Amino acid sequence: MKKNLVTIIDIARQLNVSKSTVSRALTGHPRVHPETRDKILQLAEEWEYQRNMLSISLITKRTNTIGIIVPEIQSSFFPKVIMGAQEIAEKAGYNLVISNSNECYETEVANAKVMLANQVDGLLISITKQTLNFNHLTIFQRKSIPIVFFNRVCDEMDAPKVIVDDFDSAFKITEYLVKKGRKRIAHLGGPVNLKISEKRMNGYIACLSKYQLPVDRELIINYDLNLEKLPIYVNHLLNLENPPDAIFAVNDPTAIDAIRIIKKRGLRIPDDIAVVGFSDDYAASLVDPPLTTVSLPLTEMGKTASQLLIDQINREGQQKIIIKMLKGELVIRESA
Amino acid sequence: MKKNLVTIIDIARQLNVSKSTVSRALTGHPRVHPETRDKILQLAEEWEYQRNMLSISLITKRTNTIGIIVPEIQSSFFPKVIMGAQEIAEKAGYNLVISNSNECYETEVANAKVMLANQVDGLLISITKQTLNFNHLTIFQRKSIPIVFFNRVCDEMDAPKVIVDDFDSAFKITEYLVKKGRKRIAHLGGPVNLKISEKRMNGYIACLSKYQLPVDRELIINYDLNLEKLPIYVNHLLNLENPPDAIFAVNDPTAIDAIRIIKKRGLRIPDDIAVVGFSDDYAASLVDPPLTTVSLPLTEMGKTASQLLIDQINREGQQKIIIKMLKGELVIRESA
DNA sequence: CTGTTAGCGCCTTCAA
DNA sequence: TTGAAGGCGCTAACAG
Repeated sequence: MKKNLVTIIDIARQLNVSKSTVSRALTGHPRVHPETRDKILQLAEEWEYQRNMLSISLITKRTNTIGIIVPEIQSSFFPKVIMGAQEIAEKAGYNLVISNSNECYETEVANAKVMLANQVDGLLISITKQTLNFNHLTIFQRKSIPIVFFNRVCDEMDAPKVIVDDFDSAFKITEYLVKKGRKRIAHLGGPVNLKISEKRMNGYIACLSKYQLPVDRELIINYDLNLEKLPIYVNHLLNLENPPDAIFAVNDPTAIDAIRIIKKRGLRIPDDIAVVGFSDDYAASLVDPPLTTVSLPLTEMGKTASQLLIDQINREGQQKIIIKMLKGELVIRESA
Repeated sequence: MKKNLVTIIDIARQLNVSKSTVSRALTGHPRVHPETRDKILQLAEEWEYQRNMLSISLITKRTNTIGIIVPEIQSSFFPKVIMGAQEIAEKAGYNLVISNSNECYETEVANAKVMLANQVDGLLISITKQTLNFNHLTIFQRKSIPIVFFNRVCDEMDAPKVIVDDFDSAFKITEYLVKKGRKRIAHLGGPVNLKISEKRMNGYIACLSKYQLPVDRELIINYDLNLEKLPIYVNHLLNLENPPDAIFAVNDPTAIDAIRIIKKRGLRIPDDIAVVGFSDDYAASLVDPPLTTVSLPLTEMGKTASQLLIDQINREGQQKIIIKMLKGELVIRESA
């Protein structure tokens, strides 16, 4: 489809002036005769002239574009991060190009290549679960294009990283249960090989230890996050000789499903057993009883990452390797 | 920050051949001596040469980039649409640049300008609630850049549109209640001035009429979607002399909250009263009882819009003005 | 098969 | 205050 571009040359010809003059008038250059300037501006408006960023970028070697690659976009997690990143980027005059790697390493590599080819000024990325080779990312550094990791970071690379403090948040919410007088707090955790599961579990254990509560392995269940199997584990906990009086679930869906299972058995929440989740999903406030959980600063994460990247883009060279740990915040509702 | 670009010229100089030859080798042109070709390819790889799409786009007048502007990104609604759009775009070799107008007209105009300046090959857009003037969009047509509307469309413009059939979906879910033997079906609707509210209500009314059930104005409540006031309306319905035996809510949050209020009064769902929602939010399956609702083909909407746009981009000129109505699908759970 | 020339749309010297 | 020339990185003719 042929596009009807209006160029500087068109305007120059029409007005019988040089392209330079038109260019100067259009860019607000001071040394242009007011009369010619007005004529040019007027015609530009009339003809709906739009500067072609492509050619400008070609010259300035800046596209004012930031790329962001996320591993999925189906849950509300990354959209929230993107929101934050976009807000900051936009304020700083950057465009945000979003790519979704769909948890697929090959797609991520392809996305990164496209970002490179399109000359992004910087890259924000949360890597896929599969990503073990980082050549497609180190190339950015070799080409002096700043890169900032968020959430799922690459330990092997020297670059700024923004993550949430899972350990701390898990500690906090466990502490909340302890202070509420709960003595036997169970943990429905995720797979141990998953970093976030591990950190959350460690926060939980550290808290119990701090308050000199026994860490009962019987009360810790690491499952594969497949909700279909959850009833088995929850019922197992409830059937224990000495059942727990609270459950700290590794995430909100787990907590919400646990609540359903517990209610089905006629137990009252939080009277008989308290339940807390993690990450304050959209549904957390809607279930009955509303779920006590910890909200993660996702938008904040996007903002921080974006700001860090823009700082780097502008800092012309020197880059500090910072790791920002963002704290979660307790959201107290009625389930505990 | 200065970028370390490797250009065709660099390679040409190093290998002592002309730029054209390098260019040809790199683009897979057949008529290049295999030996020189290999040397070029090898050096390109070694030096991590990346084609600069900027200059190519400048020449070809195609950026292989599609813009998409959505009014919000906080709920899961638009991310799902974006997912679909991205999938199709990516398959067709297009980049998707996402912009968020944040329900703000001025931002939408600015976003559109940026898209224009960046020479997108086409635009997907769902307009803000405030958008009444469309000059920032008609300019795309004047510049022969295809545009496709989705969800929130612009009736005043001649362009393909993809929307969901609210009337039909509302009809279907009401019909489901009727066939389940419900006789007094109430409707918790949204504000009448909102198109989607109106269409859903009309679908509901049409269904009742078809099955010769009386349309009782007493059972239709149009509220402002502010959940805080919902208890008043739900309790009002339940306190009626002749209370409803089913409620069709205009959206899932309303339905979910209604369920909570109803349960608080000790009524059983669906035995005493059935509740159905609209749009199959993430939380719908998590509440107790799981909500019967109608799922909207959001990903499908993105795919369709994207495909329509790409067709138009490739169709070189002639553009059919199609309005695609996508049907929702009944999701039967336990609340009705 | 290879090299030369011209130019995409714009900005940035330099000179007038 | 204005104009002319050169070039960003690449492709597209046209010659050899």
